[in-house]
Amino acid sequence: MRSYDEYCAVAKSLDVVGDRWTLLIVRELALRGGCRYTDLRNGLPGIASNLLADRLRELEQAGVVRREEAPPPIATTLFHLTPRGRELRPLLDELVRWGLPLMVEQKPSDAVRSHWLVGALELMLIDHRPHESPVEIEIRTGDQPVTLESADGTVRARLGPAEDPDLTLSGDPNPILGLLFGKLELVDAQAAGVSSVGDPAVLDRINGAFQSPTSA
Amino acid sequence: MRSYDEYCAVAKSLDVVGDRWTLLIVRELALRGGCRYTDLRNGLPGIASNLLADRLRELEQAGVVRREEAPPPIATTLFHLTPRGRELRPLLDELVRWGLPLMVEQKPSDAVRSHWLVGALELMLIDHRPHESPVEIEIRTGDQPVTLESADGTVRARLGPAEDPDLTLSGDPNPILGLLFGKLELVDAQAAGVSSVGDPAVLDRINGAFQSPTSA
DNA sequence: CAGCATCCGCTTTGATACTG
DNA sequence: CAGTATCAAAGCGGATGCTG
Repeated sequence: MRSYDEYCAVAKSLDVVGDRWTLLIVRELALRGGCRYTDLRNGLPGIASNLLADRLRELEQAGVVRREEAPPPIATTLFHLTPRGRELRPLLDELVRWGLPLMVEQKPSDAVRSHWLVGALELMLIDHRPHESPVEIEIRTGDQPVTLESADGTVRARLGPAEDPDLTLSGDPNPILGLLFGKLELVDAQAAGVSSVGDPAVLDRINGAFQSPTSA
Repeated sequence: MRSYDEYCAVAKSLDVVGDRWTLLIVRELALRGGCRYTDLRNGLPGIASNLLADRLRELEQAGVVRREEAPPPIATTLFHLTPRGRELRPLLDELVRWGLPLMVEQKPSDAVRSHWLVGALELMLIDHRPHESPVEIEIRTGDQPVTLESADGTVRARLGPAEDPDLTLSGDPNPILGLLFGKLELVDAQAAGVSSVGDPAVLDRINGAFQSPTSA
């Protein structure tokens, strides 16, 4: 990216991560850990191959990404965030927080990947009754299941199936988020194609606050 | 900006504020409040006039910026952040936090505006001896003076001259920041062209932590 | 197949000039 | 003051090809 040439911390940050796709690459590495080139391409639908290669080089030079040549048996390269790159996590979290209200609408053209939801879910959900025994919810949407586990006051989200889920939700991500964030009642979510197996009462346990975008 | 077409909160945010110049426009409005078109141009050196007009239109449509046609006597338009726009403040703060280590170097081509420093200073400085009487430091760099005031544990930064400064620092912003963040001793700052009037001991009072970028 | 590099048409940006 | 108009240059998107 062409520098803004401003002696300003905001501009200096954007000189490094302000390019198109750059922060989404960081998101991929932050959410999934070490990734192969191909994994990144899969997590960034629509990116041009040469752009991904360019960005990775730029991020490497900026000290945000490290390239790890795996030893002979595994003939592949892994891309990681450096410590400096991991310091971008709070920035990503703020982008999630600000962008969440925009997810009330899901365009038909929007790609879906399960791991994109993990950060948002963990950031927004709260365990409202930490003294009761933990609950486990499995969400089946996108390309792989996501599991929510209440754990002393917070809610953990991780990729992968639940061991013994109290509730399983399947369907489009949009109504499932509406349900989790308390925007939708179960019947409305079901009308939107969500199917549930288990005890829907656990939803009250971890409902997250969800504000609509306030303009004007 | 062309949409990323991802059902992801990070991508949704970047769809709105990820364009080149966009977050810097928000920075201007966040730091300075209502701005005229000309004020914005001055605070965004290098932006093309048509781009500024485009971005303002887009931000207005996204509910981030409000345009206020001033009544007849003041024949001008003022641009403001909406409440939704002000919610971007934490994001700007994170950009400041991450970008601050990059300010150890100041390129000769870097433009300087005093108000850009206000956010960084307020975010990083701490009043280490809140029980003593407040101190006031005037910084003369860029286009106008900035005043720091210790106030019960925090440090306030604002544009404008101090009333009765305990210390006045003049010179290039880079060594002045080095001094304030404890990276430089007074003699080194002086060697870099900084001149001080008053009691340098007050610097210990408000020194901020400043970590270098950690790569690898 | 993984990890790019090259080419090409299109869109966005930058610089400057001009206008109500 | 608050923009529009114009045009060249840079950046991006999509396809394809190359190399281990």
